[in-house]
Amino acid sequence: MFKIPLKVQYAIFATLDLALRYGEGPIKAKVIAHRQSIPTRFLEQILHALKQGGVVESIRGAQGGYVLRRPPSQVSLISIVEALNGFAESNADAGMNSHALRPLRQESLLSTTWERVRQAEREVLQSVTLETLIEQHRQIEQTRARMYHI
Amino acid sequence: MFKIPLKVQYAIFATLDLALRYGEGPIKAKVIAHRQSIPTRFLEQILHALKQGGVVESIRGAQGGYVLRRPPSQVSLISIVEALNGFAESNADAGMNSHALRPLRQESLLSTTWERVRQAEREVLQSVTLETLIEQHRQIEQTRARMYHI
DNA sequence: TATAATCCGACAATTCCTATCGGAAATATA
DNA sequence: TATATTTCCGATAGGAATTGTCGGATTATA
Repeated sequence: MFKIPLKVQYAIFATLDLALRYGEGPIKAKVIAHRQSIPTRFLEQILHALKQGGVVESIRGAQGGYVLRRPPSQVSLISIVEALNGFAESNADAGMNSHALRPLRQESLLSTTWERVRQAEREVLQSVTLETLIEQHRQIEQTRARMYHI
Repeated sequence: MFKIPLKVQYAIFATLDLALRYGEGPIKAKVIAHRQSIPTRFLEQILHALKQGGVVESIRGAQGGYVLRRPPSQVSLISIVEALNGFAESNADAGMNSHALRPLRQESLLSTTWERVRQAEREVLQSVTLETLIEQHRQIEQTRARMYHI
């Protein structure tokens, strides 16, 4: 509906890459970037944000890399999205012409509606974890495999 | 959550302006623009889109203007938002690097999740009509009035 | 020490949103 | 019919946000 930034998709695929190898030690940004076809330097930034948001942990230096902070079943998409938004994103009515308005009291009129929309989005994203996606991925692979068999 | 374009807010305030005068004949774009503090030329475009989407009707020529196509109680925000998106907006995985992917089958993996998010948004927007907003507006005004009284 | 990796700020490139413009087409009114 | 009014339509400019790149600093391994 309202456009999902590419950055978010990158972040999900990156964490998903980590999830698939959870428990096998740190994975380098460059490796993830290649595997998921994400520009390396861009991905570094994204992983950095994910770290600030507490989604991943980073190990610096040689043999370093990134690791999920919690098991895939505990990582919901909402935590990833919020990490990227830097927790600082009050869409509210930002951008409305400021000079006080005779019009329709624009400030608060739509705010509760937008809040409801955001809440609805949040609920969906909360219900989907990396584990959920891995499971979906497996099923898609299976279906594909079956199709080649026929 | 995912950012609401200014265009959408303009569209809502414009139709709300029409709703408040429903049944009183056509209203000119310029008038709405002034009342709602929206750039006139920009609003023209928006109203045009709303027409294509079947939300408003236009009367051309002198004494012309715009009219809601249906009573305010029958106009939900979803119809406004969809009119602006031109019905052509399959966010899906557009933008993902095309060259076939070893990665995580990016096409379909997230599509069902995004679809659920969109559906959740849709349900909220479907439940809010222009009449709903007018009612909210009245209540806000009353509260404000009461505050000045004290 | 040499190498490998993340970290961090700056900034370039690109795309999307916002806004403006000129004029064509349609309609009402006189 | 003439004139004023208003929507219609395409082009495009301006600006902001997103996407992507770069250089070097920092931290760790070997």
